[in-house]
Amino acid sequence: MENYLNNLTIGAFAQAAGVHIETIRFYQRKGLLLEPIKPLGGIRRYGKSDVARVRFVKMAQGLGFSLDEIAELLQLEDGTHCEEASRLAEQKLVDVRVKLANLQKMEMVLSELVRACHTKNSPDGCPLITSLHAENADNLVRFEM
Amino acid sequence: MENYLNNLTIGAFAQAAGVHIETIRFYQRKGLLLEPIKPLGGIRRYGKSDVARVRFVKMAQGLGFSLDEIAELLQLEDGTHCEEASRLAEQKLVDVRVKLANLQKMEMVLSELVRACHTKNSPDGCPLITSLHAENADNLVRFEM
DNA sequence: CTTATTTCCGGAGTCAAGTACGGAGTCAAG
DNA sequence: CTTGACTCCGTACTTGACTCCGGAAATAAG
Repeated sequence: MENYLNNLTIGAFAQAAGVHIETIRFYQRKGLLLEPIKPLGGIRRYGKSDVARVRFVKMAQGLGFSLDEIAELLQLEDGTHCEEASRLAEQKLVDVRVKLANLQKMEMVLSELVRACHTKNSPDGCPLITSLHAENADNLVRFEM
Repeated sequence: MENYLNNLTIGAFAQAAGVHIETIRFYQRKGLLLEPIKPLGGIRRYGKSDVARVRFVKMAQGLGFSLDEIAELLQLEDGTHCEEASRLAEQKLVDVRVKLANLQKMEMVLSELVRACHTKNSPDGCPLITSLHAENADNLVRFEM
């Protein structure tokens, strides 16, 4: 049951993580991913923790975090200086909660829109969705950062 | 009680929306914002619905939507073709829910991290947070789009 | 009316996040 | 031991989302 996911070449790694090879290299240059020691004039191998790390990066990115911010998040996991990690985590938590609130409002507006459209019982055609635009956008938590 | 927010020059508008003037122009070129008719060789005026629209764009952007995707979201509010709007909304709703799930996991991991760090009762220094990295990232809903 | 701000407009420049390219080295199959 | 596929590495190009620039026109302030 030797997991082949723990002996990947960069090509297989990129494929497993769902990104382009060059993205891997790029992340290495940026320090988001450290390159494994190379067996003297040979080829580097990657494991599933690397795959998880890249997936995490892409996921966080989809939530609106920049690579620099994600680098900060990833620093939390090195375990050293608990003090600073805690501060950083708390700060990121604030960001995350703002995003959560915004997404929840967005979810509500969208699902209401879908519901209204499906139960089309309004007299004059489509129940207007200006909600998404002016009034509701006003209510949305102000965009930060 | 004539609201001055309904007769803004582009400069005041940009300020009210919290963006650079050039961003306004840029959004107009991209069709995210339509430019009001100009009083023949004069100056355009903007209202608070424009401000709300720009705020919405920035907010959605902070949640990881691209300008093109946001353009689609904004099309929902024109009220015409309820049919298509509904489909689009449903599709966006899926995106939003995936993001929500991811954010919630992130929130949990971060707040747990903060909690653990504060009640530092673990024997050997900081309670390791590899959770954020390998294992937990594995559990995270796969990043989409 | 003159001067100082703004607007308007088109085009060029910037920055983040990749993506492509080209030549040299490595490895696995035939 | 050669062929084909892949890796390595550095540099250059691309795309999305702005941001800056410069000159002409309009409005506001003195």
